[in-house]
Amino acid sequence: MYGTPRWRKLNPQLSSRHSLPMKTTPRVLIVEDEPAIAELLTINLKHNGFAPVWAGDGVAAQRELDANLPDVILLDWMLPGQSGLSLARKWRADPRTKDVPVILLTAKSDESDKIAGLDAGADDYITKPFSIKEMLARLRAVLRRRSPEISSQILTIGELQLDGSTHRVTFQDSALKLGPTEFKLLQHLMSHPERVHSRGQLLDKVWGDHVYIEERTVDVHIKRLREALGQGGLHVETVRGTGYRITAQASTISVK
Amino acid sequence: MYGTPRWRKLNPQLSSRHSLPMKTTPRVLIVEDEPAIAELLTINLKHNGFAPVWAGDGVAAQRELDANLPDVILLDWMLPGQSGLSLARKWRADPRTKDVPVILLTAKSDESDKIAGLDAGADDYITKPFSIKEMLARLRAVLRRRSPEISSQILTIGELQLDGSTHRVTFQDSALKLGPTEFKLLQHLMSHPERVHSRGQLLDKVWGDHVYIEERTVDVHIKRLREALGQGGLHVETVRGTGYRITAQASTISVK
DNA sequence: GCTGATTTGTCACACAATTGACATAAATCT
DNA sequence: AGATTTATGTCAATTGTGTGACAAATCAGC
Repeated sequence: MYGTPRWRKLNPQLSSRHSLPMKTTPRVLIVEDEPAIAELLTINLKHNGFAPVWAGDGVAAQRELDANLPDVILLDWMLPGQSGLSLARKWRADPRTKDVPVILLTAKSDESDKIAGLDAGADDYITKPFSIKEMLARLRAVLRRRSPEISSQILTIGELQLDGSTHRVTFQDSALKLGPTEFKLLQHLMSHPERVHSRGQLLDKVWGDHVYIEERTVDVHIKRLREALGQGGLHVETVRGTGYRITAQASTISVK
Repeated sequence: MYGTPRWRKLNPQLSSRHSLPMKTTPRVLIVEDEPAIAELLTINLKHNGFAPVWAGDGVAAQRELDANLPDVILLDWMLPGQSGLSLARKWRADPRTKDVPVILLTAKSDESDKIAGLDAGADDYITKPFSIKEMLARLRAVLRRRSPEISSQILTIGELQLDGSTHRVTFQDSALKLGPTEFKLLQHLMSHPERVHSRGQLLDKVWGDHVYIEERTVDVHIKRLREALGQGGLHVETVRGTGYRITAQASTISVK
């Protein structure tokens, strides 16, 4: 008895086929004195799910860096005042900024310059003129490299065992098959055993901070998780009015 | 609907990536008390694809060795405190360091010293003053001599077997033919069995750090790998939403 | 160098798995 | 019982992967 469209498009920015588990839109600091190039970059970055900030020179860039750290820096080699190279070296030396990846933009394509650039601590190197596509690809490659290794933690609750590195779940030594969401859900529950998680908390931690999803959906996935766990599903308890919890002492309620 | 050119020129700077099968940039421990010489070495090594670490004396060198083993040691004959010769002898005696090649740096060119040096376990011998070119050549020679040993490990997963030294892959004792990329891919997967590798990680490890390539390309090579492995391809599993893994227990799904 | 064979990275499409919403049933509390 | 809260089955949209084709790039012989 309903003809209304039931489907809503999720945040289109995150629907790109590049499957990075991007929690936030990555901030990109553009250090570039040419306004034309800076604008070109800004527009294209915005349009592709990044949050660009522009600094026209080394001083402005430093001010921005002091204020808050970006996820990656696009740095022009030739700048008025301080050269990009020396800026890169400086940032690489500062413990606060040393982990921020730097991509150098330059007109030169000499091998020696490339070496000097990478030597100064740049993570990658783009020669002008460059295609937007290439720029985006390199940006994503650099970010991808920073992303944390797949967790190797092995979690155990009773006879339930979850291995993050192999992405496997076993109950009483037999392997179980569960979907991506159920896996993450279980992983989260198991890393905080006995603790009750509200649906809202689970949505934030398992689905991600800025997603809008019905809280009832959590119920559905809890059901799917219990289903997939078989007998082990008894470890997943409902706390009425509050949320869910995983517990070492499996509930004694029998399975039908 | 597509009139756009689908082919993009690869970065010519990276076109040399097929020439050397260098897994990582070799780490070089420089043990040298003269800062000038140490810096000279450091800079030239860096610019030639090595990762130099400097230790000013025997104590620092030992500390570095304890922390992590380099691929080769450049050792000065004359050092404050302990002589280079005795250090070389000590390391050659220690089972942990005995396989790390040592190149002695010395001002003397006497035959007797050379004999003493090689006797102490040094793998090669450079007399100062030396040309950078010679130093690099000897370094590479020493590494090359060692490299077959390193890659000669035979990896086995179920009935799949990969021999790095002969560059051969067999399944159920019959030889298989696979291309260079598929070989490296398989080698990497097999050296971390059961572990899930994201496409990004595979790109970094198999293709190299500074290449930018579509993540979907990994899928294609996985397909080609499976194809080449025939029945053995069942060991290569997809972990939806995460990546790929090689597993001892071949999936029981039958082949069409 | 030139040439033909091989390898490689992309793309477009097909297909299967997953997902989130919703309706309804069941359970639990007061 | 009545009111809330949770469980479950179903469905369409969406996403992730597999695959064949293709052109560029590389390699191997000459």
